Amino acid sequence: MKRLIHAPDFSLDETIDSAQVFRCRPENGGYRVRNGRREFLLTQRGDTVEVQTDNGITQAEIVHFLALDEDHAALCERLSKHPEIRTAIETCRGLRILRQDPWECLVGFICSSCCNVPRIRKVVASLCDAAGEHGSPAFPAPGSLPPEEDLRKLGAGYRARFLHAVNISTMRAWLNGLRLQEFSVARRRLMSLDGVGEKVADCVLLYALGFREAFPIDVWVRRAMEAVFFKGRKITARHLQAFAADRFGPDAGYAQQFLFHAWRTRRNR
DNA sequence: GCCCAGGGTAGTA
DNA sequence: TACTACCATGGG
Repeated sequence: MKRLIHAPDFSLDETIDSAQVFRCRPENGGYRVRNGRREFLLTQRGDTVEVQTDNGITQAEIVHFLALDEDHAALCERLSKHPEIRTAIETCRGLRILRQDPWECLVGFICSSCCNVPRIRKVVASLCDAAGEHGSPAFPAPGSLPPEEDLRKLGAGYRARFLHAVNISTMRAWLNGLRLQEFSVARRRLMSLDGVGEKVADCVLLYALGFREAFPIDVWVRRAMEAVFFKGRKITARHLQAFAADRFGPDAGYAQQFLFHAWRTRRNR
């Protein structure tokens, strides 16, 4: 089924290239994106996004996934009041934070540790090929990831132990229930999982559970923050976290996403 | 061939 | 609380 959706202040390229979702590839001038049980073929022309997807999905669900219900212009206006990050906002305008499936997000970011983005995509893809029926768009459900030794052979390396741990212990209902908790409570509960520290927890909170105040700190965000706010001095993650919460509050997640994407793609100057 | 990558954990000071 | 070694491996 094909739909046309009005999407002002939206950039498909910036959104997909900013490494939130890992199952995506270019196709026909757009992208084929898989997340959770959904599959989309997305193409943008001006203010219009063409979406080809399965019959079951509603227009409202697509708008929700792409975060087109957010007031992006107002967000950029608020963030642009911080001159230190203005370049990042302007060069990546239209970058939206998708609302993705929590389980796939959790697994993807456990895979991400000490990997570059192309390798994360590869590991996630091979993991899906091994677990699911080949060609199925659905991400393997909790409990149906390959056994630990297979995960290791698929290229997961030392992350295989962590993947196995969440595979046998985590359930969808538990993850979804975290949406109703306070940010700090949900964060602590995610971090109680073996292999989930502050960074991975913050990614799941931000990209999948709706906590836009979450501020994941990876090597790029650390570099960006130290450069633009602290004259290149080394700052502890704890301090950066508090600083971001104080500066950006509920927009911290978006500030992070703009900084990450601008610096990783070397458009910070 | 080398440096680095969307980290987490356990141990130590 | 902060710093370190270790974990495995491939992309550029």
